[in-house]
Amino acid sequence: MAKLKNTEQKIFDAATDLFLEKGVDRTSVREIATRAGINLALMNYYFRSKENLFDAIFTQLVKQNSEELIRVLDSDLELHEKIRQYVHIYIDMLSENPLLVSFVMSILHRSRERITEMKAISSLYATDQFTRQLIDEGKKGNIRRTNPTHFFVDMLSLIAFPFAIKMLVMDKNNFTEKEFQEFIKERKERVPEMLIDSLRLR
Amino acid sequence: MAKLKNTEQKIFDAATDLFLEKGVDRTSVREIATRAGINLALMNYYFRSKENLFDAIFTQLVKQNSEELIRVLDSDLELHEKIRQYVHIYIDMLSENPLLVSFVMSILHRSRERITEMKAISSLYATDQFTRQLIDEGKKGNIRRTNPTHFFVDMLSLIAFPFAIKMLVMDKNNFTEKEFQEFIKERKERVPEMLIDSLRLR
DNA sequence: GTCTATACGGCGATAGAC
DNA sequence: GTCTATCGCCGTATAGAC
Repeated sequence: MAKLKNTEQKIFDAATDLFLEKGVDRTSVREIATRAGINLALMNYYFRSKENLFDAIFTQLVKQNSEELIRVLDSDLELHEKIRQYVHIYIDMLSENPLLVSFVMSILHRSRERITEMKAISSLYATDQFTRQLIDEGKKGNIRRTNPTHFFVDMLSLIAFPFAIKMLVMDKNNFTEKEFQEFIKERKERVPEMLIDSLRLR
Repeated sequence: MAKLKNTEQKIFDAATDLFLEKGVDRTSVREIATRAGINLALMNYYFRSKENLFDAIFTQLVKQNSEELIRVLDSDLELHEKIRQYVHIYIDMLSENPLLVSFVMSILHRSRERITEMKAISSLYATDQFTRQLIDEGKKGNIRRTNPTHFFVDMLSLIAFPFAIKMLVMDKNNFTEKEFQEFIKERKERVPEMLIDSLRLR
């Protein structure tokens, strides 16, 4: 049996849900307090402001979800296997939390104001080891020479964007939630194949 | 010499700029009025409410940008050439208005409430002719059989997502605005190549 | 730590004079 | 059509009792 949440945690969790669901701007502190089952004043007792609360939540959310991805990217797995694992893990992660993409992107849109968040997001993009690997394999002639920045952007796009347009895809194809999940599951094979294909020597 | 804008148009244009730049929620009607150089009350004289104004802007924005894309998709161009043209036109369009992706996606995120906008967005996704073409060419053995929904999602992802993470890409690669534009220009060749590759028979 | 009560400013929207 | 003035509401934040 889980330990009862303390007040701070209740606020944190309620706010996380609401921020993901409705976006930060459309979530009021009163709403957070109500959802957490506590009083409005406690919001400002634990976190000085809504901004502060948001900073804490965002940083934690990105950190929690990025660590495994970075570990794979920095590992010394063989290139094709690394791509497969990265895509699998990333898609699994987003499947569990499909709102994450829209959330991060909404923050990215106003990043000039948000130093804390920008730093957190940048950690998702630590690709030095992977970049070197792509260049090395290209030099060795094992793969087609490719621009690592383009390749990484291709990879992120194919992984993340479908979640951002989830509603559109579901609407157009009359997908149920379950069918959308099946669609996403198919991408776990399709996307690595496509990426590896683009590296193939001809 | 352009005709002087009337008040309605001034409001419309100012609001369009601000909505794209800051997002709807973070734009106040007072700000729109100031930017348009008119009084706050005129906002509600011409458009009954902020919601109304937004509906008008969004619909016009999507319509204006989608017509050419749909024409290409519905044309009887040969498949590979159609893909090339579609990607070119789409990327050119987004290059001219890089904020469009984030804007549309922020609306998509709360689409359950927004019937008007959802309909407009759906028009971007009218792919019947293209779907048939993909299936036909697959049957004829000219290309690999592919799932049209996946293919179209791949295409949209590779085209649009880089604009959504523009700040991240610029930050990580120390791109200037000009260098980012160069990066995007490279994708006009890279993306069609990748997509056509994925259709290649082996 | 948790509550009640409230100050304050900004918001969307409108009434009414011109 | 365009303005000034103002309404009622809501979100953020704090003061002070318990």
